[in-house]
Amino acid sequence: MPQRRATVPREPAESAARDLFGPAEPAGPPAGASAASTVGPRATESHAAGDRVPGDRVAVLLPLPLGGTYDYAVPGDLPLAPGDWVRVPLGQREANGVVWDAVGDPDAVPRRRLRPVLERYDLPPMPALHRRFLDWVAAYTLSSPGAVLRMTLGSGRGLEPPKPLAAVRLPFDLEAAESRAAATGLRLTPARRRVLAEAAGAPARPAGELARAAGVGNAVVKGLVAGGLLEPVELPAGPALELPDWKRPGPRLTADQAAAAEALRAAVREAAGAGEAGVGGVGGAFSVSLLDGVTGAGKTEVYSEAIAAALAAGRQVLVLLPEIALTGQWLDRFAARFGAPPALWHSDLGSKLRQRTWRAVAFGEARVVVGARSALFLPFAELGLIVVDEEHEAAFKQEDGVTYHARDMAVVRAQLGGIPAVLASATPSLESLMNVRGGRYARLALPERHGAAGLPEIELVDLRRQPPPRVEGLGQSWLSEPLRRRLGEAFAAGEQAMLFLNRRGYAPLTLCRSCGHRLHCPNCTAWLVEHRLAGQLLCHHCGYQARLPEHCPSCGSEGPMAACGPGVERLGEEVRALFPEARTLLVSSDSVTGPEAAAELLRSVAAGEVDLLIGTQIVAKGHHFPKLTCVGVVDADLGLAGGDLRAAERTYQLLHQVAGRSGRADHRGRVLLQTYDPDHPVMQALVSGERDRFLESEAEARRAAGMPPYSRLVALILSSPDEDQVDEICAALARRAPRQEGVDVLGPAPAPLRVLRRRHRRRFLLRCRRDIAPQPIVRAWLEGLKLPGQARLQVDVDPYSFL
DNA sequence: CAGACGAGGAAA
DNA sequence: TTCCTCGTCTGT
Repeated sequence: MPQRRATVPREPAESAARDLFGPAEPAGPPAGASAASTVGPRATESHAAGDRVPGDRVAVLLPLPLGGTYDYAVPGDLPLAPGDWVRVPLGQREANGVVWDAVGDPDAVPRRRLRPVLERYDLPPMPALHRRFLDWVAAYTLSSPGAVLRMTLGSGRGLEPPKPLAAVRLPFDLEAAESRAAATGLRLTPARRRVLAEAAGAPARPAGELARAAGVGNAVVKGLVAGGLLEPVELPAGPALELPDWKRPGPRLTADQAAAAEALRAAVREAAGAGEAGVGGVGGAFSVSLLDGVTGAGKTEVYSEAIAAALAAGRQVLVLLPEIALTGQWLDRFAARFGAPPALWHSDLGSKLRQRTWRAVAFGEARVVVGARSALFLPFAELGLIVVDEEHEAAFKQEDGVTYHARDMAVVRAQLGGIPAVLASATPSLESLMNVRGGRYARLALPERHGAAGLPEIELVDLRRQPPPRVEGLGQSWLSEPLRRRLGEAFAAGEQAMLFLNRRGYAPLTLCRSCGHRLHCPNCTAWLVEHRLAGQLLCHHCGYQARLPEHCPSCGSEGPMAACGPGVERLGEEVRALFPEARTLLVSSDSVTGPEAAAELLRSVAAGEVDLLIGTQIVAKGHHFPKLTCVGVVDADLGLAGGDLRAAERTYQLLHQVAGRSGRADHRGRVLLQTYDPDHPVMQALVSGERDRFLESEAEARRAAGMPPYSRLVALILSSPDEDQVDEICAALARRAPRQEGVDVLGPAPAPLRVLRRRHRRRFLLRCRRDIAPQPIVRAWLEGLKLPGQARLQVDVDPYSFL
């Protein structure tokens, strides 16, 4: 393999400059992709002699923010090739890493200073494709390759094989056991006999389990092992993976679904047929399809056919979902379709399962992986398809550490691998629709809502004309007359209803009635949110907790503090006053803490034990409530405030999704949106259902403002506990800010969250024309920057959050 | 003056 | 990221 300086990945610049659009189609094969011959064969890469690293040193990428690879000496008896997982000494400790493609400058680190590689792990090497992907992501996101490698390594525990499970078995039948006991003089007490009876003819199992089954203490089993009757054996850790069965017949599809499914199957077959020619995306087998269909149109059924096709072609499949904790229903449907659950990957996976799953992916044993954004960096051996469901979701954007957008990086991964990507959504992002319009993505439309009673009917309540009337015994109230009437009707008809308010807790702001002092977080520029059920004040940004004070901390005046504004808890109070007989259930991330809680919630709602759900956006995502017919959005304007460039788009997506919760069975759903701005394009689009016209006007507004996807943005966030220090750094950066045609720099400006976790924050925003790659410009700007003391710089390419 | 603690730098 | 060093602080 020719030497390439892979530690210094080529800028995505060159490729990005070739295309007109942002990261949503960032590709254009990076780093010499056209020279497919320099890249090893796909998936089943093995160590032919020609792959050996020549010479006696290798470059090893370590999962640390180091900027490049480190060279190590190769022990004579340890053949190493790029992609090998290795253990190396590092300072006073050891670290895991991957042999990278090129050796650095031999003069930089003289041979005698090199330390030897300690060990090569017995694992399939990281495919060349994956190495290129990591380099590409590092270059694009302006982070170090090592930091990106860390996302692939996870904890690094996956490199070691899992410890086998200690178990015991009875290697004789009962009769032989008796005679052996007699021969060795082992006394068979009743307890020992129970254990033998339990173990006879049964497969090996852990000693503790056997003791429990026999109803005896662990010591009894131990005694039988010591006496030589029970034999200790090792079991593989954990059960074998179940394989999804793609041969099972799929559900019957409508004509629209069948057509879309066939298009996806064809894309998968083309990629699989392209084989190694597909590496680098030059085989023409790379494609992106936007599966665009309303809630309930059966997108999952359609892309499941693509999954089946990829499995049939012997390839692995990755499905990215925005919030893995809430996908119980998705998993059930997958298991129903393929007869086995997929492998799961998300941040709260236990360490043991994490290790097993990581290895199963690397060895190619896991055929379908469903995961949150981090699953994209798993070392797939032979990936053949990537599905990004709910592609518009902001949860795909990673905001700390390496900041990346999983949907965009999934498209890059697909292009590098020459495989299809499927993006699915009922409310596609503007970026994806623009890529459809530009001919870069194929759009597969699923217009009909099958097996249901049509789209919900959406109406507006103008809160200026119909402000919520006072409720006896309460301060403010939040439910307007029409919404109250609608709820009453739903309850009278025995139907379920839902109130949506995207605000946790009781009240977002608490202030003193006499001096006006506002309770704010000591660490952040943010109000403390009262959580009355938990009896606490919480900062939603840093997690600060305090008890609700009995006196004003500022003026000391007694008497209760005044709650301002509604949260879901307060809404519950109003509903109980208005409809004391209705059974209400509060649903927020405070009450739904994991998959079990989500499953219980679904069960109780499906069983009809609840009349009214009051929820934050957690109820908007992924749950289907078949008996729900009435939805009230308490504050439809909530998401529109603030300077977020995607505020309107996101509000549309969220409210559309909330509305889609209603009327899924035999009733047409009815939705009321309370708003102070009924003429806002978002509200009008929701009522009329003219999504595409709304997006058209949104695109026009972005174009007029010179904002993405008509330009590219990079945010720099500087922070320090010392406000003067951060201002000095910003002044220095502002002095040397890039000045060139097509590029402008906004800032420095205090971030909207001016102080977060006791750190003062300033933002720069670099904006450039969409045909200019911002990475080299930012790199040159920050060249040689030394951050003193506690100061930190966060670089966010394609920012989604503007806080 | 020993031990504790935090900041800063190096790691091949 | 982790670990080491070095400087400053603190308690005896």
